[in-house]
Amino acid sequence: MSSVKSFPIPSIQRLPVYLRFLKEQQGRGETLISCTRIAEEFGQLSVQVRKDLSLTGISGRPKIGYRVDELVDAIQLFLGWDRPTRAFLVGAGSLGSAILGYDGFADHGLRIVAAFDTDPKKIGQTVHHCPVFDLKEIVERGKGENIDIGILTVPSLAAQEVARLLVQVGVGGIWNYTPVRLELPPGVVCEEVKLSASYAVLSNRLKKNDLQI
Amino acid sequence: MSSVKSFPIPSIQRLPVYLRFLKEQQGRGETLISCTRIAEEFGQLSVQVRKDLSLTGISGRPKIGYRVDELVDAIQLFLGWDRPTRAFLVGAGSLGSAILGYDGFADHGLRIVAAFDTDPKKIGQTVHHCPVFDLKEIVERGKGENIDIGILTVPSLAAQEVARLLVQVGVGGIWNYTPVRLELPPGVVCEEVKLSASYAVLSNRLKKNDLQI
DNA sequence: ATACAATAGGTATATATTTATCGATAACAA
DNA sequence: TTGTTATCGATAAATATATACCTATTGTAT
Repeated sequence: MSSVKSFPIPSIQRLPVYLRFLKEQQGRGETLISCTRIAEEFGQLSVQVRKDLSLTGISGRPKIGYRVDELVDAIQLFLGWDRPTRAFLVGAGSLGSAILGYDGFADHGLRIVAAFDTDPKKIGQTVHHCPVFDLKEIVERGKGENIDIGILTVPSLAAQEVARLLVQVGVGGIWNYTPVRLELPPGVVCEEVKLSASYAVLSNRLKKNDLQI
Repeated sequence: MSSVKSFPIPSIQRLPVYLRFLKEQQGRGETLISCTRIAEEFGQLSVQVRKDLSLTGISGRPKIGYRVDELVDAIQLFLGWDRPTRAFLVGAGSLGSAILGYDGFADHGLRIVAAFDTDPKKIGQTVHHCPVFDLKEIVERGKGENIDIGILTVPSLAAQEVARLLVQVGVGGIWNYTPVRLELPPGVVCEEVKLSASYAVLSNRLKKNDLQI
C-alpha cells in the first residue's frame, strides 16, 4: 500500500488566494507575515490559514510569522506552478478567448502553446498572441510538443470527441469548461469548471434572502 | 431563532448536473427515471442522488422512480430558475462576452438586461444581442429595472468600485468573476468564481500523478 | 395469491473538514 | 532576569458531508 496521502481539496483551492495576497505583500517589500494577518484579510480563522499553509511544509516562527518569500515559493512548488505547464486549448470562441486573454494563468505557469478550432474564420488567426490551428491538425501538431493539459472550451456536443483527441495528443489532464462528463482513460485527470453549479449556489442564496425579508 | 435550515452546498452544486440530464431525458420522451439510472450516468452512488433530489421535496415511487417532469420543475423551483433573474453585467471583455454568449444561462432564467464598460470602443455596441452602455450610466439605468444580480467581469483593480455601484443599483447578489474579495453591505450575497482554485486542483492532481509514475 | 426484484426513504456509520483548545516558543518590555 | 504577549503547532471537538445498511413499497413474474 503506497499510502498516497491526499490533501483537503478546499485547502488546495484556498492556496491560490493566499498566493495572490502574498505576492502583493512581496511587491510591497514585506518579508514577514502572520496567519492572523492573512486570516483577517480574507475573513477566515487563523487556524485554518495555518493548517492550509502547513500543506506546503513551511513552518513559521512564533511571535514572528512566516517568511513571505518562502511561502510564495512553497505554495508555487506545491501546486506545480513553479515550472511551465504546456497546454493546448480547443474552442477559440468567447470563452476560449477569455482564457487566452487572462494574464493570471501565465503567473501560474500555464503556457497555452496553441489553440484549435473548426471554424475557418478563426483558423490562421491569432487570439491574444496565440495561434489558432485547424482542429484536424491537433494530433500531428502535438507530436514532440510535450503538452501537459488540454483546455476544453468547445460546445457540449463536441466535448467527448475533442477529449479523445487530446488524449491522443498525450495530455495528462483536461480542464473541462463544458458541462459534459467525459469518459477518459485511467491516468488522465479531469477538472471540471462548473459555472452552472456556481450560479446555482448564488440563486439559492438569493432565493433564501428573498424569503427572509 | 428562525431556524433557517440550510442545504448542503455540494448538493446544490450537483442539482444543475442532474437538471441538465433530466431535461435531456425529457426531450427524449422519457417520463420516469430512477436514482440508480442517474447515479450510473454520473459515476455516483444512488443514495447520494436520492438525498440530493430529496432537497426539492419530490418523492419517487419504489420500483418506478421519479417523474421526470416533476423533478425538472422541482429542481428549477428550488434553485429559483423558474422565474427570470434580471442582471447587469459589468466588463464587456472576453470573459463578459463569453458569459453573454453562453445560452445555458438563459435556460436558468438568467436575463442579462444590459452590459456596461468604460471602453469607448465597446460603448454603444451590442455583444451577443446585449447592449453595452457607459459604466457612468449604470445607476441611472438601473432605476426601476429591478435588477436582481450583478455580474462582475472587470479587471481586479476596478472590482470593488464597480461592486459599490452595483449595490447602489440595488442588486441582491453579485456573481464575482474577479479574484478580489469584495466588501459588501449585509444582505448582498456574493458568489465567487475562482478559476485559479479550479486550476490549482488540476495542477495538484497532475503533479501527484507525475510522482506516482 | 405468492414470491421476487427493483427501488425509494429513513437511519446509522464513516469520513472529511472546520473550529476550538492548549501548550510551546520567541520577541519585547520592565 | 522575569513576565507578558503574539504567534505557531499539535491535538481534540464539532460540524458537515458521504456512504452503508436496512425496511417498506410496488410492480412483475410465477
